[in-house]
Amino acid sequence: MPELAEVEFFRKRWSAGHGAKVLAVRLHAGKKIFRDCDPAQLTRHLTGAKLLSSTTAAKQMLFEFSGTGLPRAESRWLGVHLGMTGELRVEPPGYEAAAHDHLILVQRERLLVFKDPRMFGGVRFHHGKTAPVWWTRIAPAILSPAFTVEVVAAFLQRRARAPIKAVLLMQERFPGIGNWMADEVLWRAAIHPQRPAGSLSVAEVRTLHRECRKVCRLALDTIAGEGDYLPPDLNAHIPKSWLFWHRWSDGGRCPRTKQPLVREEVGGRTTCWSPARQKRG
DNA sequence: ATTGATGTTGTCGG
DNA sequence: GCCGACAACATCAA
Repeated sequence: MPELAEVEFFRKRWSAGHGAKVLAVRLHAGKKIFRDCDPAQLTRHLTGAKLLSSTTAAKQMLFEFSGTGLPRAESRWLGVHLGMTGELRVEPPGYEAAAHDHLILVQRERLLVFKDPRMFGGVRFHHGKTAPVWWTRIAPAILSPAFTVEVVAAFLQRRARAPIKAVLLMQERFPGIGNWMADEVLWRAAIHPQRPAGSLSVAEVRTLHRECRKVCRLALDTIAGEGDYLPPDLNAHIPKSWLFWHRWSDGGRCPRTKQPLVREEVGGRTTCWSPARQKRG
């Protein structure tokens, strides 16, 4: 489920616990979720710590906790990646862990729950003054000034022979873009997903760059909500005019041309496009 | 029973 | 060493 805006949606749920202490940590040690960290260390350092703040970058979240007192300048950092099926929830006190609730941070007024059935996601832990390298080395956001047409053009040249759809999924340059967002971008830009990345014209690269930014902005506003507002569900406010609602199964129609959509594997992922709008060429 | 799913990573061949 | 293709990972729902 989780791409850029969905990740932000889930982060916002846990932000209900900002300013509150973690009384206890409950986890399923040994689960694959913990492959990149030591569950015992995570438990030791987060118990008694206060959740200070959180941010997202690409498809990842970072939660910062203060210590219980000792080295004042040191923070504890919890990184979360939701993989394919991960989600964060808030449950009331007394909640008992259900299947696949692999990590729970217990606070006095709520429980912060991380659930992930397929366990392609994971958590990481770091202890120190500043955010860990596995966080700081994430590529600059698509909505940041660093994401320029020039940078995109250069990247497409380096990946010239790969289908543009596959290139859009590369987190090193398009952080946060996932399968449905890539399709949404190409559909809006009217570019065929199988086009080699190096074959796009200068004008097409400019359009692609613009639509990347637009889709990120629109997705964040409608899925994660503006400001403090958090929509009741992930999809609650996604307009029917997006490809999103029409791409998941065969037989869909392009919301713009009303012509049939095609679904086929491109770059190893199911890809949906509108042949009437996205031509090869 | 079979198939596919909103993601990443390691491996292999060119 | 870089690039691109693909299998593997673990579970559930249609």
